[in-house]
Amino acid sequence: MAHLPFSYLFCGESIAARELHRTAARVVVPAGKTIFLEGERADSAFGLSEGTVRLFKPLPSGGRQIVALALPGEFLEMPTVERFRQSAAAIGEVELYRFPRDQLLALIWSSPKLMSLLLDFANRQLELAHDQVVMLGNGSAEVRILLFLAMWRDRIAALKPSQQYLPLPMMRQDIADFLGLRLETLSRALAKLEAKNVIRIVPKGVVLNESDQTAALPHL
Amino acid sequence: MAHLPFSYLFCGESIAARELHRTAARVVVPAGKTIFLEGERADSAFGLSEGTVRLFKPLPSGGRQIVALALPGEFLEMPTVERFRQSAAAIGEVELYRFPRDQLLALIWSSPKLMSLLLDFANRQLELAHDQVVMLGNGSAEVRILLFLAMWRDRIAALKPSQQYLPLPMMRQDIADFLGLRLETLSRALAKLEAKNVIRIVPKGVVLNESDQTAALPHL
DNA sequence: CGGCGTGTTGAAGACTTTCAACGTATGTGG
DNA sequence: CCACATACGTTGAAAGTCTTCAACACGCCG
Repeated sequence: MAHLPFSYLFCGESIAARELHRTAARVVVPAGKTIFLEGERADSAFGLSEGTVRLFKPLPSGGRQIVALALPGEFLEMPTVERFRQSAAAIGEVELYRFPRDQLLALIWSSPKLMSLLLDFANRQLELAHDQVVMLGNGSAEVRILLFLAMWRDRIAALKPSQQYLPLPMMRQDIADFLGLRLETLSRALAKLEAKNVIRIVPKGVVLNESDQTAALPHL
Repeated sequence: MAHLPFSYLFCGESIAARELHRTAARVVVPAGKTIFLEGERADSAFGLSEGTVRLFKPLPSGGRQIVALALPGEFLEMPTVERFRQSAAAIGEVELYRFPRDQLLALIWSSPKLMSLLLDFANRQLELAHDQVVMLGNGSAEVRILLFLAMWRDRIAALKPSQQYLPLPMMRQDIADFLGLRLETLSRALAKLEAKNVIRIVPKGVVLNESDQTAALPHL
């Protein structure tokens, strides 16, 4: 893995980034491993620099609901909370930076710039959460998938140039848990969308036929 | 209406509150009236001091999804955004305070205390949004309603002492739009819960039978 | 009293869920 | 190198839930 450390992804090239970076410890987490559990004391804050992380909560019905999929440049939880409000697990191998909470908070309080960045981050997360609410409120499995893919495509595009091919590093179960569907339902709906030529399913992702409905969907 | 203006609800008794209050203009909005529309330039920020406001986005299917129900002490939208990300409308008569955006932002930037309060607020909103995601991901109409009522009960309890009786100032359609259900489904599920003695439906709210499932639900 | 917005109930249809079986892929050991 | 085990993904059929369209009940106000 060769790329920018979290601090620079989050702050850009700046003094804040350098200061932030000094308090961080690099950690590599193998695929599938749990990073933290809901309810644990958040003595460390985690910033993601490479890979994808699922953030989830248990459902009353026994399953789990994925409340967010974290991408490089994002904190796995707001650094200001005392306890983690959801669990986090690596999807594929993941690289992250660990910050001692006290040091990070001190840094944030001492830097209006950093605090403002954090506020912006919270704002983006809130927007993502609301987009997910809209997606879940929608009923139809096919529409949910299309909304999810559009959302995912936009987020991925913001990271790399992107081509036709949209990578989906997570398993079907993760997508289902994100969409509030059973995995069989998801699988069937994906097959239907492929039959309609809206998407093409490839090994670890999909190819979107922008000409079709995908483009016609409200761009959130 | 006789109560605390928004600034004091948001900041508590403090210098920040007084400064904030000086830039505000009190506005009373009649029941049902739209306060702002998604996409409009957010030249003003709005703080709610009395009543309930629904915040919603249109659905691809033509309906609408309520992404939040605002209560006194809350901003209707993050003051830092340039454009409103959702529409807002009054449920019942509402009192709010209007802040010119530039003045408010200047104030926020000049006061770490205020910025920290705003970050806390964003955090609470994020938590509420995630709770809603969990609620929507759940499938069953009855469980959704119970989760909604538990959530609402906790939020109301934080404002007034609260009794057995839980007021529901919004219409059925609003609840349905919040829960991602049709209004007929909501109505039927409510009737079922009443038949099971879990709730009792009264004129403008419900009475919860804490002894039953309501208490048994994970407290989010 | 009549009208309209709101809330409830009914019956048929559509969709998702459930439980089960079957494919496919990957990695390890013989 | 092949065989097998295991994890992941797809497909089938029946059952359950929500949705749809319709009719009806209730309450408030002119």
